[in-house]
Amino acid sequence: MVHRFTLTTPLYYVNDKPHIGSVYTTLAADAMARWHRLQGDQVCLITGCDEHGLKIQRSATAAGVPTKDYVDCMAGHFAALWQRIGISHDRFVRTSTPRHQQLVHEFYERVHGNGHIRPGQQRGWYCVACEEFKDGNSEDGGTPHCAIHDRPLEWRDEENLFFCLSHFQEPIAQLVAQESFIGPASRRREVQRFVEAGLRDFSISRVDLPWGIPVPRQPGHTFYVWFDALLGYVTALPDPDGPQDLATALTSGWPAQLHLIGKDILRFHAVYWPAMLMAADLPLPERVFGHGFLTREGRKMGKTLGNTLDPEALFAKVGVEPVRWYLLRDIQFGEDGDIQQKRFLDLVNNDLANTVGNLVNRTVSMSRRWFADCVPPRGENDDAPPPSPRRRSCDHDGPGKPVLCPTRSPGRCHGNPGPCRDRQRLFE
RNA sequence: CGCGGGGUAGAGCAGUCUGGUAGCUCGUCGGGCUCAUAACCCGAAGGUCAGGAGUUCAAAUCUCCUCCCCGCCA
Repeated sequence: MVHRFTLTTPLYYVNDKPHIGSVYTTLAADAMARWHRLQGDQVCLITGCDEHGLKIQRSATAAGVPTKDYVDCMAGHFAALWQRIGISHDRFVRTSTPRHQQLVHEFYERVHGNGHIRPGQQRGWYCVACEEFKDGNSEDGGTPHCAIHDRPLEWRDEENLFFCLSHFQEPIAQLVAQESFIGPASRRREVQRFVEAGLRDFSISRVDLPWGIPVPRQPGHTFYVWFDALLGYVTALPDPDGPQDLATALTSGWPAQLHLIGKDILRFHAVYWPAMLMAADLPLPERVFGHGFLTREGRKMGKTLGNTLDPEALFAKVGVEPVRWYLLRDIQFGEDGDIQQKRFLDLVNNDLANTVGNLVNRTVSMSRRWFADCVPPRGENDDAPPPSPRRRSCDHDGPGKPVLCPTRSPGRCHGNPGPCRDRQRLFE
């Protein structure tokens, strides 16, 4: 029986061009997708762009172009970059397309029909960058600032629609208690505690935000990020030339086996999203994995620090494969990881040039010199296990595993030079 | 305040659940070898396992306390 394996990257927010963090997630997802294809699984790797929201609308205005043109351009950057680095995605979904809107509406009607939508008043300080209301933040009378983005908040007082997350307190608590659902394990308890503290309904619409999907029967309302962007994972599945509805998605690879995301949006994927799916009577994804963040030479990357790593420039300078290797080999997948130039050089030289490259080189050279450019016939002792004098304690660094493979923890993957090292030893 | 994760060799980490010679990769140093790239192979140095107390024949591992880092709540 052929196993389906549907996995997703986040749908990247097209406020700006792709950054190294998006590249990291996507490279990892791609490696896993390729590994599962090698296992014979029927893989669907989904990536794409989240294209709505006030921040994008403002960025477009600032750039002096129509919003649609702006997101087309940005989405183009993402698509081009994925092509450049050989991402093997099966779907590239965009949330500003009619097909997506169609599915969002169907989903909303289901949830609404099941009684999990209510009106409510949303009043408070709003961070446009987070696209979130902040509470307990207006102490000294002045305009409060967002702690994350260090920018002034904006006062809002509006009627929104709310999703009744509180209806799902028990089932969600049970879900996140499952060991397999949230990875890495170190982040599971955090989510558990959050759920135990009590789930609160959250708003799913905004007013006065024309750049979004209109809410049925609610003139002036558009859907807020989660009831729009998360649905993209489902939108992506049906054949682009066929019918676009939930029933078709269910026969086309939903539910996903894995949502691969950054740790910052773990809660939305591990709590909000499954509750939304429950509300719509849809099956849940099997696993959500929140990987860590990348730093550079020990420091957070950011525009204010001026130490961002532009992927285009990086690839132009050192090539794609060294970056792929370094990120997947040296960063403990799940934990935060530091990108260091010296370390990068050492690893690429050691693993790719010296271990893998030189292995190929000397193999070819031996073949040429002693075996008339051929691979010699099998000898008597070829079934004997290769000598591996060094004991290995790392589970991801042993012989017999592919060079890029998932480790024992589902959803993880890791570069592994071990097999090539063993072959080198064998030649001695 | 509360909650979660972490502190093991110069660096990054595994080992902790199930106590029993402290391990992997990189870096450093020395030796060897050629089919091979300043390659490859072999070897060495380098760690009071954050600190303290306890349990035990035996603690990186179990219990309690303290200190320090990071994250969540924001």
